[in-house]
Amino acid sequence: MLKSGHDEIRDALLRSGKEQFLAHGFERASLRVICRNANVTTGAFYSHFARKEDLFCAIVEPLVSALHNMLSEVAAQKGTDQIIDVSKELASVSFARSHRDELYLLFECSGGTKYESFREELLNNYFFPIYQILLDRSSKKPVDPALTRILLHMKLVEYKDLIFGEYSSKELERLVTRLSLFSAGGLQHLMDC
Amino acid sequence: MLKSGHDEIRDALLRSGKEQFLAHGFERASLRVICRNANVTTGAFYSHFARKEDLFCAIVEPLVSALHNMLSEVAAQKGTDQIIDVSKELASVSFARSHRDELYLLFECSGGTKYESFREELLNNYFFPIYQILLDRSSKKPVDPALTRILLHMKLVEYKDLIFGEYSSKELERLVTRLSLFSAGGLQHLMDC
Amino acid sequence: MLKSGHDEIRDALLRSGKEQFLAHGFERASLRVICRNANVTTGAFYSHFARKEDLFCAIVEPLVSALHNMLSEVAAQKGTDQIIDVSKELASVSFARSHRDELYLLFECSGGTKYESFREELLNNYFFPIYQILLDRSSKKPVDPALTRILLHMKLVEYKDLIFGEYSSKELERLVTRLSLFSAGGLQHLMDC
Amino acid sequence: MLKSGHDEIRDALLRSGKEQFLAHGFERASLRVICRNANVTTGAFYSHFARKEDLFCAIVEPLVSALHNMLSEVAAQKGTDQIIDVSKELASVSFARSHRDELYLLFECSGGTKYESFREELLNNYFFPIYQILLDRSSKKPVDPALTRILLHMKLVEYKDLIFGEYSSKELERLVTRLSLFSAGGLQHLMDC
DNA sequence: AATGAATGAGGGTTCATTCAT
DNA sequence: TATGAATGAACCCTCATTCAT
Repeated sequence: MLKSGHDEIRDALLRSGKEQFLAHGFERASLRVICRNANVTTGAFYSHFARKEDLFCAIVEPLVSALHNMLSEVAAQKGTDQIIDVSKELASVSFARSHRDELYLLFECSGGTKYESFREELLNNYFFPIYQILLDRSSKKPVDPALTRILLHMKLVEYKDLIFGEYSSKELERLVTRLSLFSAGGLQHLMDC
Repeated sequence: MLKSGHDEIRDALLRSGKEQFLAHGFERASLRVICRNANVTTGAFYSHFARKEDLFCAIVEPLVSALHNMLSEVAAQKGTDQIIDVSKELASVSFARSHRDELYLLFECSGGTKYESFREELLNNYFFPIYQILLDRSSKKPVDPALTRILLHMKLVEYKDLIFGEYSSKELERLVTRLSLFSAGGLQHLMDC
Repeated sequence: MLKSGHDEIRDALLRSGKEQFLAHGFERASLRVICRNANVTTGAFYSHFARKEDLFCAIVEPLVSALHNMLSEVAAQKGTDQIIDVSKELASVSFARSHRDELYLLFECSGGTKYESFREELLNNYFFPIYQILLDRSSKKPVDPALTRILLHMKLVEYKDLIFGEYSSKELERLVTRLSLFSAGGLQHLMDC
Repeated sequence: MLKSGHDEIRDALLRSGKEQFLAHGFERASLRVICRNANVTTGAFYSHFARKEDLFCAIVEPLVSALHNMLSEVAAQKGTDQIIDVSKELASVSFARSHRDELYLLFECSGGTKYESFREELLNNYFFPIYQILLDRSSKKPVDPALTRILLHMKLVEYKDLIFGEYSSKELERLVTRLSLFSAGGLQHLMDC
């Protein structure tokens, strides 16, 4: 089945918008440039999206949903995970790397949209509670939430580098392995003292 | 001796500018708003600063100089440092905490100014080379620079949290201590494998 | 077929722009005044012209093209012309008089635009080489280029007066005739000595 | 006798103003730049000149007076001059060349000052009446004033080139001689027909 | 007489969004 | 639904001149 002209325009806008938002961030990106690059008039834009922000959201929402689904699932089965699991980490990183653009939009280009605090929301709603439980389970006494939060931020920066760095899959595997050693050793030592 | 009106206005602009740059970033901050909040006409602004950017620089430059001085010193005496030294870390964090606003401006609000790559410059010129040397010295074989970079990013996020988090000095000390255990244990384990 | 509102506005801007540029020159003319006189908002201006300069160019470019075409033709057939030819001069002057405003804009009001050296370019690219050849052909020995240039400047001022003076066509014809006598006699005498 | 500081400032302003007015014209020249280059505060400027324009006038007025004196004298003794007199022309040009800057200011940089029509005033008050008389005397019938005016404009452009061109005194003499031949021959021919 | 900061209107340009066609 | 010109406030910056000190 052929695409209608309507969908073609929408797709062109999604493509052009992604490019401009990645290059300049949401606020600095010019709607006119987005439209021009998509060969779409500004008026036509507003037949598809009510506001500039809605274009951003449309680009990013499939991933947002996927993330919410995955993370609620993880949060639901909170018991089973190991704190460090190389193969799971690799899988997560690989999944994330297949959505680098959208992740980058969400985390680095979303100022001025409703996703400008997306990182913090994910953190508070999913990562932090999960991580706190994992740490508490590994430790004799409850872990200071402030400490948990910092360790989590460090973990997430590790992910960020792994996701956005230009690595071959072999390099990636080696880095994940090495960094797992670091994290495992660090947590072990921390818990022992 | 009383401040002259001239300096009062300059100070008011520095204060108002810091507030607006912190709240909206350099580019989004409106010069008109900065001036209005400082009870200064837009024309008068230009008696004190030649460009919007110069106001930003004036706010931030004392810290920039201090940082360059401190870091070149550290880089010069590269031999003596331990990789993890709780009291030194505490001193660094405390110093940084006494300049939180300016650091935040430099790292998070400087887009559009000559400092927009300040973080990367510090990293490439000071932190990375120093950290690479420290790691290599602790390890039997040379450490992969990509790995170094990720570990360094993690270290810097740790600092970021310690600097911008709302902690009492007692909490801070405890966090630095605990995080040192984590880092030390992690690096130890990493080097051993 | 009626003009669309779009073209009406464009025409109003061309008219208002010509008026202001003629009255104050390109740089001193205020875009806001041009727009106000054309009953156009400043924003609307930029639907028609990307920059203030583009309005100037749009006013002037038809004539620029015509001039280049005419002059390259003349330059190509350099052999055939007489140095003084009353009917040809009259034709040139009449053509120029039908574009007085645009010529005035180009020569007297173009500072700050890409045409600010238009006069010199015409002179160097067309008038001077043509005139030098004509003079050399009439003379026993080569004519000093410095002398050529001054004679040319005088010729052009003659044209300027004929173009911008308020003359009836009858007066014009008489003036062209008389001035041809002057030039012919002058050159003759100059060459003879 | 030493210059007072007062006069030093005035001289510095005259020098700096001349430079800026020559470079950018009266209107585009910035008073701030003039003051800065003269090491004078803007306030001090207004102790010496009531308005920007007064600085321009002060630079130019000595020459204006001299010109008025010379030209009224010439106008008074209207009878004696030959229409073409090489040695007198050379003297005039040499005099003018020794005041090139001020002449250039008056004729090319005075837009926005009371001298912006100085050229036309000189022309109407002195040159035109004198030249008309000279031409009428050489001719059998009265010369069309429109023709006079054009011939005069041509004469003045000749002067302009001779004054502002970069010529050695030898070249200058030769050019004046040649151009006199041109003018004399031209007028002769014109009158004869 | 000298200072130089302050004035405040004006400069050209950009923007997301609206709306008559 | 699609057009794309129109809106009009906002952007940073410059200017000749004034005036309290």
